[in-house]
Amino acid sequence: MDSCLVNRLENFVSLTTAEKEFVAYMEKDERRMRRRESLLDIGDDADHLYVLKFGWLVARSETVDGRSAVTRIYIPGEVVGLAEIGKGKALHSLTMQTDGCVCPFPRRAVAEMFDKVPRLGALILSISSLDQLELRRRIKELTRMDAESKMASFLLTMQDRLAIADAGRNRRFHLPLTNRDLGDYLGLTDIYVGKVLKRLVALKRIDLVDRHVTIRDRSAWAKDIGHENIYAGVDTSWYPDPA
Amino acid sequence: MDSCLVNRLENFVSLTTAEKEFVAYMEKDERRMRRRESLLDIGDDADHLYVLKFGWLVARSETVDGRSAVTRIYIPGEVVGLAEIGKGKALHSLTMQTDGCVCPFPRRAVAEMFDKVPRLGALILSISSLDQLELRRRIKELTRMDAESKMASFLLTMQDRLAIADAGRNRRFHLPLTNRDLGDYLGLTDIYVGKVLKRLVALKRIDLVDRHVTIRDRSAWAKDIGHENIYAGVDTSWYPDPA
DNA sequence: CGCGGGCTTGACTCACTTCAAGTTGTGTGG
DNA sequence: CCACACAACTTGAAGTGAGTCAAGCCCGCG
Repeated sequence: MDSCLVNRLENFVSLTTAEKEFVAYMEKDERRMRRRESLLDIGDDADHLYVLKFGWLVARSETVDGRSAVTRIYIPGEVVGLAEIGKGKALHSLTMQTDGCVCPFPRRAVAEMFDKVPRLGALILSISSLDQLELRRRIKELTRMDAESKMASFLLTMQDRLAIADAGRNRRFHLPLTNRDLGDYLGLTDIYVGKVLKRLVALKRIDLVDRHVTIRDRSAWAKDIGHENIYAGVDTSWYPDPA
Repeated sequence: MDSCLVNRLENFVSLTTAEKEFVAYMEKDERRMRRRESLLDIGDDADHLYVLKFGWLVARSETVDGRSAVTRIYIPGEVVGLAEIGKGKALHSLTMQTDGCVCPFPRRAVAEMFDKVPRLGALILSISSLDQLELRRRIKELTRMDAESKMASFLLTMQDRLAIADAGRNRRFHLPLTNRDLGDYLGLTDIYVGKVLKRLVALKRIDLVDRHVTIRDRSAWAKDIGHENIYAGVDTSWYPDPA
């Protein structure tokens, strides 16, 4: 059995058989998705969570005057829907950025989890906590950093996250996002995103060929902008005993 | 027994005696804090969560070049530390904005909670989810809204949140934040914050006397900027049965 | 083969920043 | 009770990072 949520969670702790079985049960359904297909629209009831198996998925929000912001980008292995679990209603749209596949499971399964395999509950809360840290980092960036640093932080963070699933196989990665998408994520216009990327290539910070990014001197760049990998080093010492 | 966390949680569901007792146990310790006193510095181990009983508390982050951003403002009744529960380490400083009082409890108590009173676990996860929604809203604002709208959204949101504890007693509220603090929250300079506030007074959107804010036509303003109260209407239908 | 989406480039504009000088309030020590 | 230092706010003038607008190019696709 090859579950990407099990893989994800085993980055934190190794699971017992009972826990693995529970996760497998959650992931039993699968839904194939096409590029641009919508998983959830603003205002929809959100009674499910999803594990993203393949493909990228993007959460968006809109202002009254029709401007659009990307609030979250999901990559394979990540848990989708923790932000809407409390209200049970979507305040953001969820749209596939590429073709892909999701495993939906009802919120009710999370409740069962708290009851029957409480350590998985603690794991889910930890994931929600990491999501918060990432959002707070972005708030810092949007509040006080310039366009070049924001782009740097975005690229370094994507590499951190891709490395979790990929075992850090490669320094080079594919970015299935247009300049406009990047702008909606970073708070810039598509035009300026183009100019920033061009500048970063000229400065030899990155190589960029056909939407494939290579970061040239990761550690130096990380130090320059004060980047930290928040996905490394989750502390599980306080978890309840496994079921 | 008068617990502000019980009050907070009973906004969502009414608790059983067992649940109330568990919460009371969590809140048994109390720590008085002075204005400017630090609860946690960046890099500290964060093995505790806190219920904020009185006073305001602010979470801050810093860029390498020494600029400061406010990532979260906490008001009485709120749960502090959910962002750091996963890593067990502070990436943000927590500083009292006013004199106040917190109730610390160990993360381990959350683990016990998952085990013994699973419905409280679901409640904590819901709170974490609302925190995420608020952070995402701020990302939308910082990404795509102008200074005046950001200030509007901030003031309306503070009123929403204060109303939870206060039972919406009064439309007028006290803001114990300097213009510089507001700027660190909204991504503006202290100088421009002053100008924006002055303009909002001139436009008769707010009254502002001695750091006391009155919002003049709440519903019209909320409509203009597309404001929604995310703290109303938490959906508890999926929770496990109470212990 | 034409059409539209995405990228580039350059000229112009503007919301917000920076800098500077002056005012007010306030806690503190003599 | 005063004086002095300091933090917070105000106002105005000048500067700038990023936005807007417009024109042209490339490429995949129907």
